[in-house]
Amino acid sequence: MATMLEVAKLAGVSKATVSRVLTGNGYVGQETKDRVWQAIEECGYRPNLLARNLATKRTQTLGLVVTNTLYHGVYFSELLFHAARMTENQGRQLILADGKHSAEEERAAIQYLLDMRCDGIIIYPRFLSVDEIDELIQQHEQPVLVLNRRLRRNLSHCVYCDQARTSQNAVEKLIQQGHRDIAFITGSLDSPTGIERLSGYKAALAEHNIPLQDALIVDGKWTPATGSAGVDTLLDRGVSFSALVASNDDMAIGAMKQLQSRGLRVPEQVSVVGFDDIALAPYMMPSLSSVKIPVTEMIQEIIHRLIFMLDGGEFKPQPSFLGELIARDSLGAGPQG
Amino acid sequence: MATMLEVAKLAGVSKATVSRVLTGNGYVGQETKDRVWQAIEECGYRPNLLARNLATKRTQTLGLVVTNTLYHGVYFSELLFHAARMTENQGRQLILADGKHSAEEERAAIQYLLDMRCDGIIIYPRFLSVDEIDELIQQHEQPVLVLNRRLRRNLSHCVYCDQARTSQNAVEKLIQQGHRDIAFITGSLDSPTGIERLSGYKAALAEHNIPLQDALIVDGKWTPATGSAGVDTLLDRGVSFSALVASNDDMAIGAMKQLQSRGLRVPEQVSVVGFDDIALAPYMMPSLSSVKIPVTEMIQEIIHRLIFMLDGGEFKPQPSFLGELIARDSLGAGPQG
DNA sequence: TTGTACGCGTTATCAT
DNA sequence: ATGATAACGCGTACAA
Repeated sequence: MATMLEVAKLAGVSKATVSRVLTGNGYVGQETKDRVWQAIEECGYRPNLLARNLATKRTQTLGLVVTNTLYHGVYFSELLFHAARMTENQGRQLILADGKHSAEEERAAIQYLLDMRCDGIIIYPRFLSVDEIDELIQQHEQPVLVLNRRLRRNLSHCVYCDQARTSQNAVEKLIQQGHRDIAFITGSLDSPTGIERLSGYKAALAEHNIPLQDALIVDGKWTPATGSAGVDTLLDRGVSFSALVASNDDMAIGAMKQLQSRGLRVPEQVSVVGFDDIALAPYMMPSLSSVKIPVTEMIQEIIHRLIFMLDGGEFKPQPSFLGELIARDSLGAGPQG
Repeated sequence: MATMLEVAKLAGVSKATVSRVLTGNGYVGQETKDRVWQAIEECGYRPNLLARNLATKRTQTLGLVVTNTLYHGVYFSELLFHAARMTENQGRQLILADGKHSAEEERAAIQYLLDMRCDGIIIYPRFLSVDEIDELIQQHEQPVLVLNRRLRRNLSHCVYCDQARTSQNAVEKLIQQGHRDIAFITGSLDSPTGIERLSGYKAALAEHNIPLQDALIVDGKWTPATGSAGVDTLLDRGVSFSALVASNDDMAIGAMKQLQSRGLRVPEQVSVVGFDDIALAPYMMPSLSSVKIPVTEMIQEIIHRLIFMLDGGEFKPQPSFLGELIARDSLGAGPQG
């Protein structure tokens, strides 16, 4: 490939002048400028970004680490779509690294982006603990921001949704509709999100003096299959419920199908609510409701903050985000039709 | 950040020795090796990949360009998921660049990856013509492979699905079920995929001596809204049909909903078939069938080929892939129930 | 087995 | 306004 030196020779100037023409830094006569551009065209010169970035110590890239398990489905698409769009609006490039499915691989992905000298990094952690992340942030000079976790020491470096409060609000809405027997399928309880959504459910019941029935709670692991298994468990226990909250949409969908195949009508006999917003996609049947987490706003906020930090700003901690229950046909009924 | 020089000083050796320890190239005594590792730990040294890649002229990265319009939905997730997995299995990193929504931006994305000195590039073109891509491939020394296009001059550089034949096969399956009045909603006809799926439909009819009715064909633009509008157009024209093929799943879903809201039962009165495989996702109702395009196999093939080229191999052109109609409940019926 | 010195392709700081 | 030249951090012949 043609380098700057060849362009310089062709135009009869020095490397320095070519560089000046390219970057716009420093004065250069109009006539030589023309000659340089012509030489560039002539030999199809393209700048080597590796060399440029090495020299300037900036790469104009933002790194994003997301776990493998999130790659499937609409949530990830939305996240990536907005992240890429916003990054490029700022004249930078987004680089995605796969966090795969273990803490070690998550660390490796982050390390790779750091070694690549990304100007800043956003992580959507799944296996790393808050403490480890907090430490990581302080070890590296590049700003490392965190999505979906409430950090302890670096509050200005995280953007998250109050999952507990969001869950509580959603369940309260069901209670206001008249539901009292509300079943709950948890997410993986090794994830903060899973834990918080469960605790929100409990808080809502407590707030309204509805006794907590352990028999109404079953464990799930985020997948449609576990949602459907959860319904089996509930029905086999012989408990009755007029509403079912699943900790994400995948499980809500699995649950709904299983309810139907066991002869229960959704939403007439059981209202089903999920989280995230697959259930709100245009191609879903309107028999499910879902709690929409504001991904777009969150990714927007985090990138704004990151850019601001890169430009040398200091950020004060911001309040957390809140999800909102989007009711579809499924919530009109109330219990027992 | 600590550089190699600092590590060298700390260990009392030269840069070269540190480099040898790190890369594993060249002999180095066990004792000094230990000292070097210790020094590395001590100052938290991390290699600068920009410098390393500049020196070695290899980046161990593969670039992927995909249009913005594909970012939504399951198809893209699958593509990206497998691409990332396979790339990293080969010890390299996948870098994603947004092709956005114009030819110019698609070019820019490719150019960025080239300037970054990715070892190889995969493009999933949307706006670039086959001729331009063919030219591009020959201009650059990095291998540039192409997904979903049949190139003219560089057949070994493309992996694609025979959309026309795939579409034809699917329609023939409907004909074999007894359907004769089969409506068709096209995709955007500025895209090869859209054109080929339509021509496959026509070919199937011709093959079975079923006269082509222009009134059974309506234009769509890939979105659910255009699928639903297509159904309106068809019904307003007063034509009758027992099956409806939409050129992708999004339109099939829009169409199905519109059929239902205008009082037609799916699939009892009208069988609906889409393309890609959203309709096959676990959360979809089983009232839609879909033609599954083998994305996984295709991305696998293209990455294998790319790696092979990077290792200096020459590839002979391979046959194209074929999609397959996955029948669900919706195909059992045949016309008129 | 280890060190010296040069090259990778830019940018940036000096002079001129 | 332009040209030398020294970084940037690393790999690697070549020499010792």
